[in-house]
Amino acid sequence: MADSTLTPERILEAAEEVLRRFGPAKATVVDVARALGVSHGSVYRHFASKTALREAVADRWLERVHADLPAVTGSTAPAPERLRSWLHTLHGAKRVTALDDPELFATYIVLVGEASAVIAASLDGLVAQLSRIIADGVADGDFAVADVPRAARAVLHATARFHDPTHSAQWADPEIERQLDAVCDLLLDGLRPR
Amino acid sequence: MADSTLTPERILEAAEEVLRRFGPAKATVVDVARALGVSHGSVYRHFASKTALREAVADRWLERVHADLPAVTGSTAPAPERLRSWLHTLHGAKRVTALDDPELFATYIVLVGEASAVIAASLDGLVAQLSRIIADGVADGDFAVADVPRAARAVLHATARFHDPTHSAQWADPEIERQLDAVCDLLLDGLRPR
DNA sequence: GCACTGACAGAATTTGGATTCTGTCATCCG
DNA sequence: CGGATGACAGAATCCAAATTCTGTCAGTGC
Repeated sequence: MADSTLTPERILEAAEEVLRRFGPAKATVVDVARALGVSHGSVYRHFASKTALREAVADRWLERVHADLPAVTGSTAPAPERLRSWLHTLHGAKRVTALDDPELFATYIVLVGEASAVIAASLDGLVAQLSRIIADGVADGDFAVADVPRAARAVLHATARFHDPTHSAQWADPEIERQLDAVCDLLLDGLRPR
Repeated sequence: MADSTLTPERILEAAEEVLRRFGPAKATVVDVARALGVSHGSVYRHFASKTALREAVADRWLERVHADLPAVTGSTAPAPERLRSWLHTLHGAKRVTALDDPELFATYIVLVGEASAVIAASLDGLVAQLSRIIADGVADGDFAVADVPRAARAVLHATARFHDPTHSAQWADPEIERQLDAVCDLLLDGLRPR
């Protein structure tokens, strides 16, 4: 079991496995230590508290779910098309994760919900990507926006229904992608110059 | 206690009082009957089940919270201004209710959350009001929209953050009204003719 | 010396026996 | 006869004793 030395990385992997198996309510630090073949005291050498460990897991998970976004942000497509594609990628990643394994998704919702600092940092990262797309659009004359970060955050707020996990129950609706398209239509027209 | 005959109306009032006092988890049909000075069997003469009673309470509450909206919908202000005012009225009604008595608000969130049919009907009513405002705007040349109900629903979806109770924890943020304004700016520009 | 262990205190969680609730219906009363 | 009652069965919920968990730290051994 203890193939190599104990590292934060190995602890995080074990913690994910335990959370997958037992869910957020029953997963304990003792379980994580047992899965690693060490005492739970050793886990506390690398993470200050159970909360810190769970925050780290939440952070890793968010990063993984958002992994495809930077490629869209950095693509060479025209900004309006890129913005729509980015929002669909974000929604798609969340929806697939949610529908693929609802129980595991529910677990991560709980973890992320407990880690407000992690959420804030993640949202800031998303706003930064949106800002880049919108700024490119302004440079190309596709968009006319006075305050780019403000518009970026507004776009994220306006699409909360399509990426905020609290709405995940509605993502099984077959209409959901059309609904996102309808919102995109409005937002893109709102960003265009007159 | 039993001033008049037992009516659905009186039962609903008593049920609200019991829910206010005990919360959604502890309020029972027996409590409601006791508050009315009747046996709980009598309550079942007017409501088929505890669930039906709670749905009726949820429906009443939603109607009360949305009471100010029709006046805005029917006002003579220009459609763009009316739309913004309508969205701020909706958000304001929800926010005041949530911040005024968070515990009671949490109670109603639970009730409404249990009654998906009530939610759907309420949303349809809101979409109908939005459709009327947008249709007026199209008639006046303030808006250019191909599919009015689709746009109306998109506006409601895009503002979920500002009226959906699942986001109520964020309504204490002093920035929230500015955020709604930023989203309104985008949506109104998206609706305007080019 | 450094990573790890395991016993410990106080807090949180589980458990299963006892209580309460929901929904029904035979019966009562005016 | 129409509206209300209260006893009842099965399901849900409560509660307090017993277990388990978190976080610490003096001590072990490699």
